Amino acid sequence: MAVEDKKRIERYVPADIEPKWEREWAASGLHNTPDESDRPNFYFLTMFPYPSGDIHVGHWYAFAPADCAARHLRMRGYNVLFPMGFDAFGINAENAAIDRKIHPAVWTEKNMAHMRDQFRRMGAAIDWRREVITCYPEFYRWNQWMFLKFLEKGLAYRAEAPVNWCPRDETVLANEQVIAGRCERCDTPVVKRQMTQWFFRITAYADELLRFDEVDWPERVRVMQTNWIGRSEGADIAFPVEGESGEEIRVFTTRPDTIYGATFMVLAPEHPLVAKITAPSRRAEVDRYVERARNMEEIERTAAERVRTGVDTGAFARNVFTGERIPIWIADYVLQTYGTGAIMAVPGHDERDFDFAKRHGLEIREVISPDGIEQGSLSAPYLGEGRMVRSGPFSGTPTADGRRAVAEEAKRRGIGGPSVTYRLRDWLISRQRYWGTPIPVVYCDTDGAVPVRYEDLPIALPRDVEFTGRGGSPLAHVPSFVNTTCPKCGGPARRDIDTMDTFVDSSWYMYRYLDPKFAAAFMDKDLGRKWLPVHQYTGGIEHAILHLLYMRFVCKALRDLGELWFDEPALRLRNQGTIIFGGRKMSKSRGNVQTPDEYVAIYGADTLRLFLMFLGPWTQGSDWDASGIEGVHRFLNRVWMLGLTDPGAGPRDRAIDRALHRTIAKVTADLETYHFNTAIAAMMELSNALQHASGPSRADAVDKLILLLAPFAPHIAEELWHRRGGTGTVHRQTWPAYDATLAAADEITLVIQIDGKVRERIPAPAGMSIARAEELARANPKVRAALTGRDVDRVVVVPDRIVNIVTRRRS
RNA sequence: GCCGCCGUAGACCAACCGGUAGAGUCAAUCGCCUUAAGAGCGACCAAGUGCGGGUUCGAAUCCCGCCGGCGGCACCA
Repeated sequence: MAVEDKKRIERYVPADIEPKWEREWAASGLHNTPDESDRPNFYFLTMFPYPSGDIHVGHWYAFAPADCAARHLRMRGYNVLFPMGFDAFGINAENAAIDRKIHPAVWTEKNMAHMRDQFRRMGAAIDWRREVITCYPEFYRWNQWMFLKFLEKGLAYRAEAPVNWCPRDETVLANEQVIAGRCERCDTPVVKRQMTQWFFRITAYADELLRFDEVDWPERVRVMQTNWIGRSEGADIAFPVEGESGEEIRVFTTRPDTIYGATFMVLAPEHPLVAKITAPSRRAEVDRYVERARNMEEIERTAAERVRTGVDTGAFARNVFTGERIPIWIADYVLQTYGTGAIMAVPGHDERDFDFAKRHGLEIREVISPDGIEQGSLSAPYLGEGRMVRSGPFSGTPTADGRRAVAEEAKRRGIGGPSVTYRLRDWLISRQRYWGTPIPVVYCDTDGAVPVRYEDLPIALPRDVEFTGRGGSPLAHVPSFVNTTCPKCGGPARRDIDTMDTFVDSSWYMYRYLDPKFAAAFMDKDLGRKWLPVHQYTGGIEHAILHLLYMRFVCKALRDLGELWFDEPALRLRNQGTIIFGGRKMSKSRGNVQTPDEYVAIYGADTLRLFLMFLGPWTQGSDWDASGIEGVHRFLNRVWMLGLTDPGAGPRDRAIDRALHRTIAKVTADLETYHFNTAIAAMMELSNALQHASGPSRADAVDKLILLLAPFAPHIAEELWHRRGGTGTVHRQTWPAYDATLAAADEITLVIQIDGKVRERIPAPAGMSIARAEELARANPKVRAALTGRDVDRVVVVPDRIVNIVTRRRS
């Protein structure tokens, strides 16, 4: 390439071409996806953002590769739906209102406007006509509709329960929103409160949620959801309480085979029977203990290494199997929220019970032995399998059989039977906050809790509310909202002043994208039949058990309501890793965001897109370190030069043809598996090779390289496409086909090893037979020299790769 | 404590089913070219794959045990 040529070529100035094409694409509606076309439909969904105000580098990391994958599918011949919206309800908007006196709606709108611009600047191929905004009544009315439907089906209910309360956010939280005893949002230790709240009955789907046979989801997510649901098999057994009351204590145990070793019982301090059964002499101490447990933060109460405290209620129960009377204690190591809130304590075969019994002088009895022979006394609980001992008629029974037999016996006696318990709790959806969906229920003195009529939806969130940050649900202070009439009796009634968890919004938003304006239902079913279920979903791993579990539940619930016809909302899931900066996940609330704007200004959006995809495997995440950004920018510069330079004349270049077709194969395969980093490396390799090539092979390769690059760096690809005489848009072109014959090597390097050590490398034609390869190896002078004085034991040949000659010393 | 993933040049990362440890990038070093300034081009340096065993003709890759990092679950009966 002559120097003069280079001089004449215009420089690559992203700022001059990127906004130009973004305007052009918007004007021509390039990204608007028709619902019907001659191509197969493909629904590519990526998790929508919370409108915090800025699309930061962490967002780019999530969205740019997803956009790339969606663009690739378009070029592969699919009619791809790639929508975007905003998860626009939530506590941050409200906190902004409290801190800065801006109305949440205004704050949210402003943020969305800015973020939409940033999405455009990224070059994302979003069909904005379908934008979903969850804080608009035309969206959230369908939350209310679903709530009412769930209510009819028994999938929504109101109950008093110990709930997680975040003192800082002043609201209750779902179990899924409590991470290690702390509020998922603000990290404040959570406390338990007894409150009457609304729940969605996700537990009704516990078993179905454990099945993943219809979906291609990462193992990691499946394991996390499975752990979270926490299914355990065992038995329910009732223990009658001694005395007149006729009460009984139901327990759940996974070890019914140990029942003869149940020497005492433990109730959770919150257990409803505690007040009833406590002996008068023990009352004061029990009340004190209950009170203390109630005020304890969850984090403290569930800390793994703590002294197991508890108090005796003075009451006794009868172990029906042994006929003995056993004391009933209360202790906070038993959780009201798991199983029945009560346990039969088997200190001989449970670590916690053992520890508790030692501490409080309770009897420890051996009823399981590894070999069926009693040890006499236990210095530690025996947790393993073996045979039942000192267990009446069951003595000698192997533990596995014993579990079944005891459960069956309990059933025969009418005091229980086999049962299954889950760790999963029902989804608490009430929130004592303003910026969310009003719960469509009113309370009437005559009729109690009454659902709002469907025709009265939406129950709109009132605009004028005072944000003090104190004193419970802000809606309580809006008389015009609270005071209403009862749909049943027409009398005065009060509206529910809580709003719904914002995870309700995101549990079904993917259906709304199809037509966010559709007024007759939450979704236009005709469109649903064209697009659903979602073919590909991408998003952060942090939603593995929150959003992704709720979304599956709502899908199944809507299916059972006759509204959907599939079992899983998203068939294929891929999670990007997390971008770490300053040792933590990048997020606005943590105050460690890196803004993409300065990089976009200097290098352009294409460079930043490419750089983020080049950092490493997408699913793995990465530390943010911008020092390598020059490298990908140089690459784009090189492509620019290649695109605008005369390739010169010459013969076809077999090596270049081969390099091209290998690159096509590699990039195509890598895009399918989301290995963006290696796809980019392959394109870099090709562009490096093209520097030294000329003629028609180079011209072809440059053409194809621009197509390969188009999903990654849409602006520069479009500019080069046009400068090279292309018409229409590069993004509607067909993805280059890969020719295996052209990609195949015709010459290989045959490596010759002797006893596993490389001794020689010889160039050879590809496709040699095993015999020929061995012959070639043995004929090599170096090899012959090395073999003198040794006998050949065997020869291992890997075609086109290696010949390993294994020898032994001649004896 | 239990379960899972990951440890490869100074840094980020490749290496299909076990078959030449290096594709790509940054940084370092040395050049070339151009310069008002971006920039461009080339060369070169660099690890034997966290540690210790094992299987194998052959191990970064498979197995076992440690060490380190990350994530999930965790008083769940």
